[in-house]
Amino acid sequence: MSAPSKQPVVDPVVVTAGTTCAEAIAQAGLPTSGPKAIVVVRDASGQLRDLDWAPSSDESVEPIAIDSPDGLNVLRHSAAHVLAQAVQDLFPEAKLGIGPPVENGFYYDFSVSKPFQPDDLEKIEKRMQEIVKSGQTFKRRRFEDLEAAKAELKDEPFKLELVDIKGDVDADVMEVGGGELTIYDNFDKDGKRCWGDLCRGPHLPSTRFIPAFKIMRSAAAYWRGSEKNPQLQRIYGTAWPSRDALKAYLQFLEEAAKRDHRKIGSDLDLFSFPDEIGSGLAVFHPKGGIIRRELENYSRKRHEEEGYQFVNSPHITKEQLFLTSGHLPYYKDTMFPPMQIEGAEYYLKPMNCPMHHLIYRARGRSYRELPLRLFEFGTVYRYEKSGVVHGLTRVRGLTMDDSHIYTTQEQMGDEIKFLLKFVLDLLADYGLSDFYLELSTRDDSPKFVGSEENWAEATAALERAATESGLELVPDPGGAAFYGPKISVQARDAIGRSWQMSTIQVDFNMPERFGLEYQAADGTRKRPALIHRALFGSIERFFGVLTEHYAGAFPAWLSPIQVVGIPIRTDHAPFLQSFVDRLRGQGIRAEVDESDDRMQKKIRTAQQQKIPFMVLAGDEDVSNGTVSFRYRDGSQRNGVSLDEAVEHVVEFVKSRANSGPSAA
RNA sequence: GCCCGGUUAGCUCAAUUGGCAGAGCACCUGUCUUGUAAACAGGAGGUUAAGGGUUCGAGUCCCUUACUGGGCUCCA
Repeated sequence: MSAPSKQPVVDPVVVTAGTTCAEAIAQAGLPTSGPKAIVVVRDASGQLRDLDWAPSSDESVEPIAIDSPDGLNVLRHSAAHVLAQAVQDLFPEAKLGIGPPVENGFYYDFSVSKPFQPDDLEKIEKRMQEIVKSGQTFKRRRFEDLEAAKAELKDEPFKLELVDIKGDVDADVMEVGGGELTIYDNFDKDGKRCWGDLCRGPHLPSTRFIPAFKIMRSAAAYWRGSEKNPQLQRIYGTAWPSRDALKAYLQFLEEAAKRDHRKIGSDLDLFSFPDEIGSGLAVFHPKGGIIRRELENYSRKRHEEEGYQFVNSPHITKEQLFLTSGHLPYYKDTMFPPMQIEGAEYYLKPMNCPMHHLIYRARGRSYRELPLRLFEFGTVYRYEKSGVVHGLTRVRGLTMDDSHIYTTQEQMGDEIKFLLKFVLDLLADYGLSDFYLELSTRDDSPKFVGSEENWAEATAALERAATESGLELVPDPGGAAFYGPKISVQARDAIGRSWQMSTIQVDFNMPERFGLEYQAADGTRKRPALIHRALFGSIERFFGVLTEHYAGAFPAWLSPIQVVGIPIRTDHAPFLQSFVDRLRGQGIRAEVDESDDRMQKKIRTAQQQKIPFMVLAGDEDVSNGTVSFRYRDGSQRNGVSLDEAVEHVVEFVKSRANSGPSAA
């Protein structure tokens, strides 16, 4: 995401009783137009107010600029109103849903008989431009009472519903008359009212304050987010404080599209989703296979070093196992339907954990073995709804780097701390280093199992580990799974998008269900604590994220082809071949481009394949016993002796550096 | 699962109101032997996603299915 501008520090402004904020802002010499314009204020109670608000007593307010987070929301909210006005101008039968600001833009939902077509959107955008240009003012108006509101909104069924909900939920709002039911009217230059919408506000002073916007797309959305409700047509738009900001945002989207792992995956021949296999089921081609193997191998090595033990489990199992684990009742909808074998029902596994618990339970366990860390690259299958599968990030067959850690209650805190550090270090080794954490905890909902004390203890342990990491921690109350709290690690990629990566999850349910025990030092039998932990989440997803992070230019150690030899003339090929053979002898993935293409074309091809090292040799290099490097960034290092060149490549790959190589 | 698009050569995309399926890249063959992002010429490549319907005639219009894109819903 383009970084939101920081809330600018602006000194408060005092608004004299009976005058408007706009007057005070102008008097204070603050910008009233341009990309820093003050568009609303925050009053003493923290509420945002329109600029034409005139307090009844002197009040100190905080001016809010259009490029601040609050200001952007106001801008986008007002843009949504303009969108709705434009739609109702062009499609008078359209009924209004809701139209809030969202990240980077806004949307508005409409009920229309025919969904919007692409050229409808063009017309709507054009009409919006006219409205913006005409400089309509937004004016707040309070409804006298619920009945007045209903009378005025009689042709807007969805708005009526909103008014009713508001009345029901917060009945005294209307009764006290201090009420919140307001409408924003739009007036044109001649003071004629041209449109209005039930709305809490605040809004920009006028449509003139919308410097740059664009309609992005339309889509269906359920009224009030429930699939039981009718579907409305949603139009998405984006709006920015300046044309440049809009341009930068559109460029960001273009950059994101260029990095789309689905496109890169087919351009670089990494993986595909053959229709014949089925939706959401990927095959990895040889080059993708190399990357995947390198990803896995490094992870495997690090896990071994950290005391994990590797296990394997089958892909299908009898029904009973998932009844024991409790998955079947909860997740049957997202499991593939069972197959009948010898009178029993077998399911494809959607999770690895039950298998690991059986391994734990295979014999008596001693406290001396704990923490016991089981690890598996376990492939699972989930019947994701057809509308949600997406590239490698949401698939129906995925391989989790799944680990289950059994500890004593006393060890859990330290284990979590150790785990979080391990997870962050390992992600950093793959080149992701910009993280924040999310702590998902329980709320009052009855769905959560396990004792209050257990939850409190586990939550405290997670929170302590998170705090000690020094990373930003975002609370997610109520977001925990029913069986325990979790930390998730969110990583920001090269262009600032965040992806959920690893999760560390405490589970109070499974040890109970599987009757897991260990024998403590005092001879008593105790229940171990269980921590689920996935680091990549799924290999497929992680592969996709890394592909986008690197835009296909994988670090040399992951690159499917690390070195391509490019002869200047055909007869230089044998010289390069012997060089490449030396590299291969040291485990480097190297080849010579012996195609009929000219040297320049070979460079272009290698460049498009994002090969880290191009090694050229012509008459000069051959007679000097040297080669010349061209790196992926276009930089060169010429006339390098063969020994040095071999060492250079080998050392660079071994270093697992995630940037470069480069002569710079 | 729901709504709206889309599916034409390996890839990216053309094809007038229904009237002979085409281009670039990639691939193959030949010529050329060149110092850092595209040599030249030729060739091959198609049941227009699949199935059905309307029509003298369908890539084009209609129906069904599959896949796919954007959203909604969902995501242990």
